[in-house]
Order: sequence, then structure tokens, then C-alpha cells
Amino acid sequence: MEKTRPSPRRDESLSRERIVDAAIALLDAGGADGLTFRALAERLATGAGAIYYHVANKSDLLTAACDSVIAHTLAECAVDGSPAAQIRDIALGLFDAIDAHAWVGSALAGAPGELPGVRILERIGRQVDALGVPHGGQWAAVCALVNYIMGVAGQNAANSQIARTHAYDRASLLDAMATRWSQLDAQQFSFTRSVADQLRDHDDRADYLTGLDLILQGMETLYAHPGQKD
Amino acid sequence: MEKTRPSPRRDESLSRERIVDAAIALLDAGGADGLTFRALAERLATGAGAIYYHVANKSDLLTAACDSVIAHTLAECAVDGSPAAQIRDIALGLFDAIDAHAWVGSALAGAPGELPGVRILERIGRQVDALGVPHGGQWAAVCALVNYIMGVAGQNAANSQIARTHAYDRASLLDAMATRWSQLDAQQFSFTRSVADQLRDHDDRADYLTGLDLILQGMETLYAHPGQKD
DNA sequence: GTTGTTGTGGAACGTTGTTCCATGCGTATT
DNA sequence: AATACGCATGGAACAACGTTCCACAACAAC
Repeated sequence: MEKTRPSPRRDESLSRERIVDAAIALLDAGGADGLTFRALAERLATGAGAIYYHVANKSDLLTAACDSVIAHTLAECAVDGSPAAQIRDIALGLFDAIDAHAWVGSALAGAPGELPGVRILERIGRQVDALGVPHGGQWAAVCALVNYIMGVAGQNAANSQIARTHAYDRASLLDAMATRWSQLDAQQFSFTRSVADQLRDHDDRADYLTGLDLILQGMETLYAHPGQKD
Repeated sequence: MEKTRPSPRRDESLSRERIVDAAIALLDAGGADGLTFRALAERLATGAGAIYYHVANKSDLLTAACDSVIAHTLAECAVDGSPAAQIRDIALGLFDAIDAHAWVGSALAGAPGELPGVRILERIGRQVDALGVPHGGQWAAVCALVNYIMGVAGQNAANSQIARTHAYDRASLLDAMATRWSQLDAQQFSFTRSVADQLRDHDDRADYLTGLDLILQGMETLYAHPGQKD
């Protein structure tokens, strides 16, 4: 039986929601390392112990913050259009959300099977079903899409983590990486050197979409389905 | 000018290689949290300060340990067969390596653009080129493959991290997750519930390969190339 | 033997997540 | 109205971590 909250002592009393909101603010401002129980306590004008009454531990808090962002992101994705178009819309929405809140990437990667990840699985799974993929192949197909998205998310998270700790911007980070790549051994790393230049001014978002389309195309080809096109 | 090492004081003196090997042993035994400068110092019968003379910091050490595993793994992959077959071989080799040393997954994800990641990029890039993908599409294609592999790696790392801290084995972990999924709201999470059962006894490796083939198939379809089949 | 450099070991510092507990406030009971 | 109870709070304390620092040992060169 749910007991109605016995009217908090103040209107500004502590609550899981207020804690999660403050955590998101700290994470957005300081990256994954910006979330600290001490900073959180200060921002909420309380002690560290009080927070633990509403939140199990840091991992729990991080997952809750992540879930808040994911839920809001998915709520704003289109619910019409062809299945493939919806998948692209969801994937792009997630990309932009993770780009804006890089910590979401690592939080998502660190909490497999938890609510935020499940939300993504659900939304993509429905569209894969609508796409006509046979039941036997749905699990593998959805996993492929989700794993790809998570992989990109992880890379983005790591990149902006590095950018933050080194106080670089994205451009100089990529430039430094491209320079390092082009100094590699010519024989041992011929391919890497050949793409080092493209690294400098490539479009993350566009490449992301291209990769997504590769998977979607593979699904369409392998699970040949009746007619419906993008 | 390279100065020849002035003959170390002992044969069992400290060296970067010995440190990295000890780090790998600790990581294999205790997961990503098992690597500690104190534990490392104890195992090497020295102090923490001495280690810092050979290694810049923990991140540097972790990347070096990761690179050692990746380099050895890639060295054992087949160098014959069709490009697609070689890509599968490389991807499977990486999967097994990360399965055996789960910490490699997170180390790889946390060091984008560093040597271990570049090794993977290079090996896959060459095969994508051999596959007949036009130069303009190679970067995106390779990124798609690598991102997918990294996504799976991250998930595996997170899963075995959880399994370790909760002292679960893989089976009970998946079982607990499946149970949690099947208790979700029937309307809001219909797809997730429909695949919850498949979660219990699915084959990670097989699903991984299926996803990989999805991408390879997409590449074959989109970048239609002359003849060569798997 | 003396000097100088290359490595070494361990103490110390600042920061973190987490635990613990004395205390305050609100509600219910008498 | 006074008391008692329990939810919720704030902050002190603890163990562990990465990292820095420095006194000093081992070897090489002279």
C-alpha cells in the first residue's frame, strides 16, 4: 500500500527528484567527475548523510539522472513516419542528448539492463517489429542497433571527458589526434594514416547516421520483408 | 639520441614491461577495480613512488595494459581468407579477448584514439578497403564496425563488473535481469517483456556475430562491389 | 674514493564514497 | 496541551584511492 507522503516539513524539503535534478546540473556543468556527494550536499544546502536517505549510492543516483534525460529525450521523438524513419529519429535524438550531456554516455554504458537502457530497447524494439523483422531475429537486430548506439555514445563520452580534463575544445582535440595518427609508422599503420586527414573535419552526426543506415540496410536485405520502404 | 639503458641494477629491477604485466594480472584477478597502485606496489615488492617513475599515471598504465592484450590478440588473427571472413575473425578474436579480460572493454572505451584503438582501426580498415568500399565511404564504414564492436565490449565489461561486485555468475545475473524485465508494465514495455525470456539463454557470441553480419551485409548492398563473396 | 645520476621506497596530502549517530521536526496519542 | 514516536537531517568520522614529494640507495664515471 502506498502511503501518501505525510506532508514534508517544508516545501523545499529533500526529495529524490530534487536530488536528481541537482545531480544533473552538476553533471552538465562538470562532466562525469562533477558529481560529488559533497558538491551535491552543498548545492542542496544539506549534508551528505541526508542524501543517502533518498538514494542508495552514487551508481543509483547516476542511473536515475541518466534515466531522467533519456525519458525526456525519448518523449520528444516522433511517433509517426515509417519504422526506419522513426528509428533514425530516436537514434538522432539520443545522439544529440548524449552530445549535450556527455556523462549520459558513460552512465548508460555502466548500467546495462537498467531502466534507461530498457527504455531505448523498447522504443527501438517496437520499430524493428513494425519493420517486419521475424520474431526469431528481433532480439539480435535490436541488440545490434542498441550496441551500435551505445558504442558511439561511449566514444563521445570519452572524447568530451578528455576534452574537459585537458581543457581542449573539440577541434584542437581532433587536430591533435590527427597529427598523432599521421606520425605513426607508414607501413604498420597505412590505413590509419590514410584517414587521419578526414578525422580533422568529419561530421560526427553524419557518420553516425551513415553507420545506422548500414545496419538498417542489412536488416532490410537479410530479413526481406513485404514492400514497405522508407 | 637513444641512450642504452645503463644495465639495470638487478635483473629483477623495475621496468615498464614488468609493471604492465603485473597490472594485467591484477586486472584479470580483480576486474577494473583490482588495479591499485598499492596492490601493484605490493605485488612488485616496491613502493608506489617507484612505479610512477616508469608510468605517467593510472590512465597511462591502463592503456598500456590494454594495448598489450589487444596487440597479442590481433597478432593471432587469421591473415588469409576473404576480407569479410577476416573482419569476422578479428571481431571474434576481440570478443573473446574482452570476454576473458572484461576490463579491456572499459579501458578501450576510455582511451579513444590511443594506440590500442588505432590497432583495431587499422586492421579493420585494411579489410574494408579490400572489400571494395570506395574511399569516400571507408571512414564511415570502419567507424560503424568499430563503434559496434566497442558497444558490445562496453556492455560485456559492465555486465561482468556487476557480476563481480554482486558476486553473481552470468546465469543468475541474466536471470535476475530477465525477471525484472518481465515485471515491467505490460503496456509501456510490451517489446521488452516479449524478449525477456530470450534473454535467459541467449548466446552472446552468436548475437554478436549476427549484428556484425548485419553491418557487413549493409556494406555489401550499399557499396555494391564486383563479385567477391564470402 | 669521490662525485653525480638514475632509480627506489614509503610517508604524507587531498579527495572520494560511504557509514554512523546525535539531533531536530512533524505527527499522532493521550 | 503535553508527551512520545519516527521520519528525516546534517555533519563528523573512516577507509581507500591517486598522486606528490623527498631522503636515500645503487650503480657509473672519473
